[in-house]
Amino acid sequence: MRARLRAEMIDEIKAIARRQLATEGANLSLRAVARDLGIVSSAIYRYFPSRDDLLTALILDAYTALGDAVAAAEGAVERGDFGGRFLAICHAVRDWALANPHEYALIYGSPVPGYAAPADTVAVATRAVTILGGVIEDAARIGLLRYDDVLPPEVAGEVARIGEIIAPSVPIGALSRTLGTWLQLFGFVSFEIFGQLNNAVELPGPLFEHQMRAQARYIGLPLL
Amino acid sequence: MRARLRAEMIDEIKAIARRQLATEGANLSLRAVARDLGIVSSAIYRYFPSRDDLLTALILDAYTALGDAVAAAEGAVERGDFGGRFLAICHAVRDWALANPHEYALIYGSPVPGYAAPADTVAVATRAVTILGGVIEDAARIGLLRYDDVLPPEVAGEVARIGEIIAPSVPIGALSRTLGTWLQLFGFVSFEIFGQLNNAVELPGPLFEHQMRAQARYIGLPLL
DNA sequence: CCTCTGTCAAGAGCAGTGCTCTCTTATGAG
DNA sequence: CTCATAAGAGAGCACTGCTCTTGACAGAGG
Repeated sequence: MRARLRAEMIDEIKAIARRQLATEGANLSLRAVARDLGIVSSAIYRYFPSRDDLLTALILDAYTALGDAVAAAEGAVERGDFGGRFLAICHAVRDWALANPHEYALIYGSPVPGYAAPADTVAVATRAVTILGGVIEDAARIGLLRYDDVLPPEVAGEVARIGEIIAPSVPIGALSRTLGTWLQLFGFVSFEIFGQLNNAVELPGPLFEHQMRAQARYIGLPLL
Repeated sequence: MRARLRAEMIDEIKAIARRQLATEGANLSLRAVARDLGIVSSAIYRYFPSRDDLLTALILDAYTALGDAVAAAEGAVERGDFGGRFLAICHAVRDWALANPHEYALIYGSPVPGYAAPADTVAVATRAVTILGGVIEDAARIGLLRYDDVLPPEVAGEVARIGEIIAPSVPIGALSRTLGTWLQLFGFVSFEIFGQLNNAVELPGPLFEHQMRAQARYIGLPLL
């Protein structure tokens, strides 16, 4: 009963906070949120015990939104089209980031100063990369992604441990290449969102497309 | 005379602000800086007309410090060792970032909300990548880096324009690979600094070394 | 039907912030 | 030695996160 009203109130606060995020960034103001909501500032603390808790909620929402976007994009591609599934993931990440730059900054930018991410975030944070893991896992199972890159033992162990979680049957050579690709993907998106590409790149879109296609080839995912 | 005292004061303010940066991040407090300096808060405005100007100064300092670190590391490697020069650059970036995580966050993390980087920053910001450009330029001049990667026309133009600035004689195929490497480098460092690798990677150092060596091979820079 | 309890909003208040303004001091150039 | 100028001090404005107390209201138990 009243729990439903409470949930609606929480959603409303988060929606306004998200809007605030666009103009104020991570240091949004509880009082301004309260003002927009027609509520006195202290009332917000009935729903979020502190500003950090509001931020945590926004961060969790952002991770799940990104995960949903990636999952939807990848799920819409025919299972056998591994390159297509890979590209769908890449574009989903970039498109979501471009559409929600401040939420992207919240989760992939500088950590909020006093803020420490609670442990609940790690599960939801790894969803996107797990989906990529599924793609290379499927590709490896039908015999693709056979690389004999030689890794130093300590690196091999490190990569193997990651592989056990997201793609157990992928050889570590291909896994290491996939990791590099993941890093390049987020390097590109972060540079683009954070303005590091200004005055240097005019059309990031086609450049991104090309870089990711090159990475698909490098990993060994066939492009139709 | 008077100007020297003023310069010393500015340096002192920046030094204390940098220290503050470590604990408070980008939303450091002018009043706290003033307190640490034994000065009343309004006196700071004699030296920096606003908090953003202080941040700009810190950002410029950070870019030049990173540029210096990269230049020193790259300059210490024998000219003919292209792979070594490349790896020196990569490690210089990562080492500097690990040693100065908050300054790294200032320049490569989320942009400060109300803050807009003045045009002076772009020149100093491109120093590091320009040094990498010099390495592949030298390598290309002796006949390395011959790739026939085919790029879509609009991407080719984009990459060529970047190449004209940092490495005019490098074919765009290799240039595009270098760009991807640069993105991966900063993707790695950002993930490591911003905690995205926590609970996933135990020894980032060796993993970084391996990834960058793989990229050197991918670009075509010979490793001794 | 009444009372009692738990939830919510409101308001005041504390300590802190960036920034502006005015006043006072002292220092170095002429 | 004079005096314009630079620099610090202090008060004040509007804002922030957060706490505490007070008052209103709804629903459950007797």
